[in-house]
Amino acid sequence: MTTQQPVPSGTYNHGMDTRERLLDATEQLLWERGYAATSPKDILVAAHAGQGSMYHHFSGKQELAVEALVHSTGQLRAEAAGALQAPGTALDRVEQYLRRQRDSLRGCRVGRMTYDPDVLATPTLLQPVADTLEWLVAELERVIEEGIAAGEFPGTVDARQLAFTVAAVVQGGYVLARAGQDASAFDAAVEGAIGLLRGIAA
Amino acid sequence: MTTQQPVPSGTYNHGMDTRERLLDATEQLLWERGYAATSPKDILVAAHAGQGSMYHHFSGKQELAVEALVHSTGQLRAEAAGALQAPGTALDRVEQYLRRQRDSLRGCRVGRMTYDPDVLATPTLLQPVADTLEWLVAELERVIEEGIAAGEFPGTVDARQLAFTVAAVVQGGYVLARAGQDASAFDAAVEGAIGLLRGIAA
DNA sequence: GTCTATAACGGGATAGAC
DNA sequence: GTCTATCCCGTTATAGAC
Repeated sequence: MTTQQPVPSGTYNHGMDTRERLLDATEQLLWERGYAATSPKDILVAAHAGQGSMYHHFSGKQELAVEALVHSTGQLRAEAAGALQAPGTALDRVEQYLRRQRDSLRGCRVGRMTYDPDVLATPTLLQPVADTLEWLVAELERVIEEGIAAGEFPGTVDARQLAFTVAAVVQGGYVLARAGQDASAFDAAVEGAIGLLRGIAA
Repeated sequence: MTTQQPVPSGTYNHGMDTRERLLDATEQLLWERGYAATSPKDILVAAHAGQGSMYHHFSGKQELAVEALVHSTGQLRAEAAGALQAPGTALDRVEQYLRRQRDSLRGCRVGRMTYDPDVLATPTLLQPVADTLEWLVAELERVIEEGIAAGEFPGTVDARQLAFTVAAVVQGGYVLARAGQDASAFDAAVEGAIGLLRGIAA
């Protein structure tokens, strides 16, 4: 039995193997700094790994980022689904989605990628972002349509438009919160939207 | 009289002097690619200028970017003010603001900066962004309050919250449009918001 | 699998000639 | 004012040892 080295205290050392630590570190850094501004070296430091490990497990920064981003989008979908597919009225579920606990100042790990020039120029990176936000809008639309069918919302409501609006309030709330470095901007945007939704509800 | 060289056909050559061309090129590049992803060389090529010119007129990339960004935010304020301070009902003015012609896929030249890590880390760059979006929300709030006073909107409306919501719909609309590379996502978000506003209006 | 050494390249700025 | 040469550094990847 080899002597077990004490694991250097770091952020990404919870019993993961090297490959997992690399992915986890990349996921965090993509969220914090985006793709273009994250260097392989940043990842290696955060993951307590060496260059050799990274280029052994992945072809390079891009492949690593794609895998991390796909995982990230999966997380976001699961969290959104938790609110939107819960029991309750349509209005309840939309409100629950809008009010989900969010670290507003961090911004959206998916939406932020749309302003990263390298992501826009790399189809394999843009694809999961596009797919996820498209999925989100479709889920919102489905819930809103259920609300219309149930008589919660007037039949004149355009479910698809409203779904885009709700998704946009969240994405824009993050932008406003980050601009002013004030999380309450996000909350205000969301509460204003909820007020509007309640205003048109039966 | 020296022989006039034919101006090489470029984007930024409309009779501007070198300093103006540098600023104009920077403004465009900040919009398209953000701050971190824009290199001095990119700017020099776009402005048809040499390095010497840039470091003569400006201390470096940062100072140049600050001045370009301040100009950019001034433009945005003027455009928004054009809609929000026009004659008409409060609802009209908010609708006009929301429907202003926008090149949705380009995104917001101000809002996008909030996801640029270098901008967040540089107070002189973040300041004009924060100021401008704060100003925008305040303007929207003022208009909405006028609408409440005029009886257009119910007195139960929270003007400040609703102002954040309207600003967020625009910022988020850009994100959704860019994600799907589809300008109609922006329009849908905006039209959904207008539907909600009309729904609560008297 | 992981390490270190190295390399090719570009970013950002400075120096000094013109 | 503008030009070119030069410099230092970080990014991204490869090579080959262990």
